[in-house]
Amino acid sequence: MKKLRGQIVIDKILDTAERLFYEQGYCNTGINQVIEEADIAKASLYKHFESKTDLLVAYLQRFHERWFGRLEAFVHNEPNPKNKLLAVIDYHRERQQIREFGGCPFIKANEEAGATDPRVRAEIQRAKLRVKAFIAELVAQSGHKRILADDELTQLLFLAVEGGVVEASIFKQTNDLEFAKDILQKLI
Amino acid sequence: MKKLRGQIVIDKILDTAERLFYEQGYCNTGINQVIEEADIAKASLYKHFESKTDLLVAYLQRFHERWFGRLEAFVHNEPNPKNKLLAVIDYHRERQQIREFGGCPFIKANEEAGATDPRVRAEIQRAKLRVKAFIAELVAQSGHKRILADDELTQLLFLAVEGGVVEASIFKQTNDLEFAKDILQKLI
DNA sequence: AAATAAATAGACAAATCTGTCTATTTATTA
DNA sequence: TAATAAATAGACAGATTTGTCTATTTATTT
Repeated sequence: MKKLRGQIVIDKILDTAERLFYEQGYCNTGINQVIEEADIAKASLYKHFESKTDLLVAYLQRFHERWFGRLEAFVHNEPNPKNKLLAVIDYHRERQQIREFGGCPFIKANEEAGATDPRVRAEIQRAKLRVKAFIAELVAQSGHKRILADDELTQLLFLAVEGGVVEASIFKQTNDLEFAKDILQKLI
Repeated sequence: MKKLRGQIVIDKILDTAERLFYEQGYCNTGINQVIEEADIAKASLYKHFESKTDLLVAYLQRFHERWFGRLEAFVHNEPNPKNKLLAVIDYHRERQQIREFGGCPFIKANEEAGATDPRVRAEIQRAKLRVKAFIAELVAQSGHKRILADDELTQLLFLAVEGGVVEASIFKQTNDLEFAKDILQKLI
């Protein structure tokens, strides 16, 4: 089945927006740069997206789905239930290395444009809640030592990853995430 | 001793920049809004600060000193060495409530302008390293249970606070920080 | 009181921003 | 092949951006 012409344009726009919004930031990226690097006309962009904020929301939604799908695949590639917990950290570390320590796209968008439109924050919250719920499932099936209760271990892993990704973006390294993994290993 | 006229102007500028950069973000705040709300002339601003980035750096530096001073005072107000660790979380929770869950000014600045000037990121790194070193001191003197080693406990508390503050900014609450406190209590 | 320094208001430049619109060309569909 | 739909280039509007400059007024200092 051939891809529709409209879908190709939309994909080019979202691909470019994703790259630029992440690497430069939403505020520091102009619509003109998006259309130029996406190699499409300005009218085409505004045909598919009503405003720049709409483009941000669409990018966050698409990224959310794709990113979470990769997380699930990465984690469930590891059969051992305790290692699945460690894999959550590994995934974040790997992604940060690939994306050159740009930090979390959702946190980035929240700090930059979280107040501009309720849909932006809603999308960010949805992504965070989904990760936490996913971790909770993994914890429940991990058979950990119970030094901490299930919900406590869930919370701790979640916060450690969030913090670790932030430090990756500040210090341009993943030492904090690796350290978090060592600690987690002691607690499960 | 009377305050110099120049210092009054500088203070008004920094007070206003601090408020606006934090509440609206650096990118979303124009120089014109700063001078208007600070009630000073534009030429005065550019006499004291060479550029908008310079103003950002100056604001971060001043905030860093003040904020860290308050943290130390808050923590050492608590005599019990284990409670000092919990006080680190309490301080962050309290500050987030006061500042209406705006998140961490340094993380905010990093996501928004970390790449614009090396001095910006340097100031942010300096602030984070100082907090971590402070926590390390507290851990060393806490007499904790040693479920984790000193450096591990330090790292965990640091990351939990970083993560907790980020969640405060995303979900506009401090449940995550309170939860982190409960968990920490079990580990010390 | 005279001389010096600093703050003021506001015009201005030059660039950039988002978003609209027109006229033309390129695909797709019937 | 004819009719329909979509993408294109690019001009344009109107607002906003950072930063400069001038002329004037207000403090401070000698």
